[in-house]
Amino acid sequence: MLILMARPTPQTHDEILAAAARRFAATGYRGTSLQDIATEVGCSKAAVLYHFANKEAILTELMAPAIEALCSLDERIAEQHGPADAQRVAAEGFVDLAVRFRNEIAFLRGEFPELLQQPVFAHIQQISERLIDAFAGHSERASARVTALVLLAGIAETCGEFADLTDQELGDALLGLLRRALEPPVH
Amino acid sequence: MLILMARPTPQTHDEILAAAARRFAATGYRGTSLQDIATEVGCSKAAVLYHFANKEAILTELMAPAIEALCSLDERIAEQHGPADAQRVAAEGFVDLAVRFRNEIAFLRGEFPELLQQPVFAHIQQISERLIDAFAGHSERASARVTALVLLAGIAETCGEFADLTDQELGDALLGLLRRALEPPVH
DNA sequence: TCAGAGGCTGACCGATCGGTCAGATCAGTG
DNA sequence: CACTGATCTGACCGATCGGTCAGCCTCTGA
Repeated sequence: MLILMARPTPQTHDEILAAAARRFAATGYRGTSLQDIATEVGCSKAAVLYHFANKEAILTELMAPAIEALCSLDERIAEQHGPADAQRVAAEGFVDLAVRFRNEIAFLRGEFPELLQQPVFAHIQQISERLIDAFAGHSERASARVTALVLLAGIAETCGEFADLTDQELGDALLGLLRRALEPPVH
Repeated sequence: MLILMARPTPQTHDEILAAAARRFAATGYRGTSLQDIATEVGCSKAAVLYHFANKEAILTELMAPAIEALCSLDERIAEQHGPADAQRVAAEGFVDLAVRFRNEIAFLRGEFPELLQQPVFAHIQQISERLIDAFAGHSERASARVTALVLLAGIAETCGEFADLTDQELGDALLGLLRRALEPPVH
């Protein structure tokens, strides 16, 4: 704990990240202004924009680990040979991501459609389509497509709401749900 | 078809409603400005606000039938005596609503958290909580709560995306999903 | 001692938002 | 003809947004 306040603080970068994470989790990305973040940090809005090129750059840095993990999952799914294996890997992998990054996912709270068109999430769109396809067991049947999209969107939309559950509890519940609900691929 | 253009149009009210419905469905409530609606109608923004007190009044009028049907479903669920009956009525009733009003639900595309706090949707919050409780079979178990919320949010979030499916096809797919996924209440 | 770099601020910018207002236009009525 | 009420417009308002900029302060090293 430093007593001197006027000291320049090179760690402001991380403080802004932490403050932005709290505000994004509370009110979403679009619902949080740069002024909100600055107020939470205790500095000026210009200071925030001194450490980050723009608002999107803050989100990008916060989401980087989650995006990287999602890309890695996408590659693992692509390595599977049968639709049943792909479905199983997709389900287990997605639940793992949803639990580990549930705080980050909550940032986007329903803003997926708009945010997915920003350059940061350029290829996330295609990844999510392949994820849905794997969930559906590579089937074109209406029931399989509906099931896949409802479950994927439902988990993404709600995984941040279970703050009272441990990672283990939430993961078990989600995995159980997917095992019951997903239609086994026909072969 | 009237040739005279300067003729006052008493049906402007309905034209605004129709235009707003198209814009809301395309870009969401918050993503649609009053100017967007006015441009779609072909009149001034002030004309839109002459026919409607404010932006929220347009949404209120568009959502009225859906809200009324949701309240009616809430009452029907409350009349059931056992948790199994309540769960079945809730599932079938919610699927029916999601299919019939999928266009209106798409207006809110992920803006549920913010919009639910507006006066129009004041008691929708409580109704949705009772709906989740009925889905969960009045259970407090983590897996039942997670399942209920994921399915409810997932259906609400995605039911507008299946424009290529008939009401019958979408309804069957959603009902099949709920029957597989919902945990039967313990007695 | 002083130049310079890093860190930060307040003032400001243009765009967009929902909403207001005075007044123009026009159909119907007496 | 005069008047009224409904419909509609353009101009404007205050608030908020993301972002820019000139310059100030403090610390450091030659």
